[in-house]
Amino acid sequence: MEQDLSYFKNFGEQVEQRISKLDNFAQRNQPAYPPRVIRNHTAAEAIKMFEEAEAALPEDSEEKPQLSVEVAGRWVAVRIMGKSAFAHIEDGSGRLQIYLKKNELGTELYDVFKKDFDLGDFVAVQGYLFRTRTGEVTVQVDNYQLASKALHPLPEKWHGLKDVETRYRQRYLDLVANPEVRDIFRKRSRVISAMRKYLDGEGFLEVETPALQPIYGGAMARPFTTHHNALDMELFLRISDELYLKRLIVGGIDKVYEICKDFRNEGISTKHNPEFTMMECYWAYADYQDVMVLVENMIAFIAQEVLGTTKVVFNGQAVDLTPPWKRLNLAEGIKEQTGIDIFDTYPDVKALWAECQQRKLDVSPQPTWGKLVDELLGEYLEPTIVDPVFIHTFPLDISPLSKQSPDDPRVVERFEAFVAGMEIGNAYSELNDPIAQRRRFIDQQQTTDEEAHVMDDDYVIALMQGMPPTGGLGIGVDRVVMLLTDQQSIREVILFPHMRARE
RNA sequence: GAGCCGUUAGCUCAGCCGGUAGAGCAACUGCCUUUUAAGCAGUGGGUCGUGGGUUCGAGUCCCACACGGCUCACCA
Repeated sequence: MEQDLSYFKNFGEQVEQRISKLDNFAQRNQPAYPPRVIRNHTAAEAIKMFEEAEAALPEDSEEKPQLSVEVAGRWVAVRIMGKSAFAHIEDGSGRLQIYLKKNELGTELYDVFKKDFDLGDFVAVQGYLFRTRTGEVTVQVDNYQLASKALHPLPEKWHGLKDVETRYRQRYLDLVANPEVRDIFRKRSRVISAMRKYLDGEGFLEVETPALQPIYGGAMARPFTTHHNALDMELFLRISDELYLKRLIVGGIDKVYEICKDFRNEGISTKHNPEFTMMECYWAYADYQDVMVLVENMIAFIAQEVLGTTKVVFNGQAVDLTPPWKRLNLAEGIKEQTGIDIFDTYPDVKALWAECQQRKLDVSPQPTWGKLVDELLGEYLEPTIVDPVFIHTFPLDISPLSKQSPDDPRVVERFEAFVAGMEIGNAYSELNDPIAQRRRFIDQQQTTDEEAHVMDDDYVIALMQGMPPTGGLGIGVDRVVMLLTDQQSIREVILFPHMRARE
């Protein structure tokens, strides 16, 4: 079976050496990539089994447990001392030391291990368990097989893999080399499990709604555009699932949620990936105040499930997630931080801008009063927040899907949840008046804003069918994971963050 | 999209005022039967991100480009 290996030989000296070892296996009639190997124990199971057997022996016993195991894993470290060698293999459960002795294995098996096996290879070993002089539970190997050959060497054992670009582009290397990275993604998985557990426990029904949408909506963002060939129609990747979930509220699913990817065609930063994970839930007969309680309880529950505490550290700062969280009126917060009473200028963006200029505030110009208020929030309120705060009562013009406040037409019943300088959630009492909703869509069209909501007639028609008073919520799942794993970059909590193509 | 910083062996990093490229780990060859960043002796391995330019001579200086990181802008 002559094969052209020139492609692989361009990867350098060490790859070439490993490829040449494939011949040695072939000549011994041993597959380098066997379809299966014997494996009856994980590394962790083997260790646990031995420890339990030890504990079962009488206190003063000289006996040692006699247990044989069949384990397999990636060979990650070795210490060869002439006629014997210690090595570590690693599987999904952890590391296990193995011990190979020439006089136990026989010359041939022992020499083959030294000669044709490399760090990074997967091996299956059979043997019996013992405890070394230093106390480590170890497999004394009496037989072994290659489970899968690695042609590329592992990253450095002590410093791990540091190069950020390689870590993201070849995440498998990052996971192999850096145990703390594996831990982040285990936690991520548990955060999402805990979130489901909480919502399911509260009686929410998990659903799936379209990612390909003929009309995008539910958020202020630019969409990705795509095309369906058979239907010859333009489609958008969802920027939010909000308008679909609320149709389900209309349909009588009173408590509903979805955890899914949203796609926003905007800049990439340490807090933004073009596709990100969002949890949205809608709760009939609840309002934004009820949703605040849900958020603080849910986040505290998740922290407790994943970390065993509601007190975390983020970026060197202690953050206490224990409910209840602080409630802060947006206008009052801005007044505290900047001295500006935003309602003095309502709804005149020019007057508010002049006010900002006069106070020499570091804000950029915005098309509307509401957007400028939001800018003030982002610049002067958000950075001051460490412990969680619900900032509530938002300008109406930047909240086209939220219900107007009954005692102030300028604002809506909406809040955003901030923790450690990050926005992690956005929620409101849902606008369920179809006439008002249509008006708000039309108002959005009047703005020149590229991110303005587009008219969604089907959604308005759904509201005409009647939607109960409803509280809705969106939680940035990646942000929650960042918070609970103390990661300052969203790329550290996304397995394959978006990267520019090379060459 | 803008500013700043980075890109040297498989990995982690040195490389001064411009003078033929270095270390540790990994690899290879020996020695070594309880080690765990094992140890000892020796050897090989480089398009210095890419392309131009300056210069007798460029990893080093200049310009452009690529990719990445951070900050900013937009957003969750």
